[in-house]
Amino acid sequence: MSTADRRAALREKLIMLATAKISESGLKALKARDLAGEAGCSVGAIYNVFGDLDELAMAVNGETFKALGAHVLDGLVPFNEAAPVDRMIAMSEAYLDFACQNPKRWRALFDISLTRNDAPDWYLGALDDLFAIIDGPVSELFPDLSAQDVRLRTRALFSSVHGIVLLGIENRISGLRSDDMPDMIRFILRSVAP
Amino acid sequence: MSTADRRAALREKLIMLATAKISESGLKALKARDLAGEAGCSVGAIYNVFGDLDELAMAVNGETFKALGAHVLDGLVPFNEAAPVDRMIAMSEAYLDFACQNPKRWRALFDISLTRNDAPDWYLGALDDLFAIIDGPVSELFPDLSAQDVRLRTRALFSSVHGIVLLGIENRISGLRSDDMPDMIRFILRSVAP
DNA sequence: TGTACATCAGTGAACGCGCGTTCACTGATGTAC
DNA sequence: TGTACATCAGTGAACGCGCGTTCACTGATGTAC
Repeated sequence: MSTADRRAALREKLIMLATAKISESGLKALKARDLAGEAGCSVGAIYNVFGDLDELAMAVNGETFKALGAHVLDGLVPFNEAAPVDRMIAMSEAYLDFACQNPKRWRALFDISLTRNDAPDWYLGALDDLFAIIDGPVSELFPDLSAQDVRLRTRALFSSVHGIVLLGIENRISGLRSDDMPDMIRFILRSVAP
Repeated sequence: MSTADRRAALREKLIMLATAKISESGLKALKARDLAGEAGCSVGAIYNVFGDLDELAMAVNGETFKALGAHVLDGLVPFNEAAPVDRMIAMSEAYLDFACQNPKRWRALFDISLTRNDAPDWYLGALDDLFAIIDGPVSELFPDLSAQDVRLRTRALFSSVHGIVLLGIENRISGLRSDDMPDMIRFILRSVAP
């Protein structure tokens, strides 16, 4: 195994372990010393592969975005021939499902870079990919709207579903059981269908 | 001025300064030493009034909740006789307006106690007060629904508006101008009106 | 194939900083007589 | 009103901990000849 291979292997290993740590305990629990201990390498080795811990956290989020996108697409497949609203519901429930299965990891997507200068490009790009999936059903629902109006509605709907999932998962609303969330999502999405 | 008065005055002063600091630089920027410097007291004096910094941050959030509730009610007043949807829009836009005017302070409401054991009671209570305002228009819109269903829809609508405001304010979505947000909110709320 | 040298992944103790919180002490305010 | 004492707000240096990051050094791997 060449040194370049070892380097790449360590990179993968670190991302994997960091993902596990974040999934288990959240973004703030990611510590250089712990990680080195778990990876069986020294602290310095981490900095040989990543410029700093944030870069590693970003890499984890990149993977999370990919996984999230795949999960949403998976949820959509059985409904490929269904009505636009039902496709949107399927995607939203897949989104909710991912967030419920990986609450800390999903949360890390939105916790990162709050202190950094705006959002990084790859982040916005990844979100755009998600939006691209939703754009389909929305423009089908509103065939007469301009592209810009479709954009707006796509983003409004995503934000709505995101808000429901966010406040629901974090228990920030009293008097809600977690199995109410699909109903809430359906209520919003069904209302939107003309 | 009695010692009790001085104590109460210091408490108010600290809350005021902490609010200013959080408004300016966010929750994480609240530091005991800075605060003491600004208040013209010692670090220890803070701990004479508050058990710890979190308690102070909670007090700030309490005030923020009050201010937010008042702002939403203010926005509602001119529409008291309007249709339910228009009242919901008025409230939502007041909510958006508050968040835009006080982004960091508003954000602190949702940043706090993520590490603590669930949400504190007064927090849920304050949120319930907000919901109580929205419950009115919603039950007027859906007179035939059970109280529980109204609860669900109220919370779904709040969460949706919250999600739109949250992602919008933090610039987390590409291709959106900030003055698109009212349109997005209107789109969702108008869709809901039967 | 063997030898000498260069490179660079890998090491981990140490640096440096930030920051919440404490605590022995001071002195102003309030109370008792 | 005046005096002696008690209380407790207020002090700020010091404690203690956590943690990201660095850097002089080591040794395994790769290269040149």
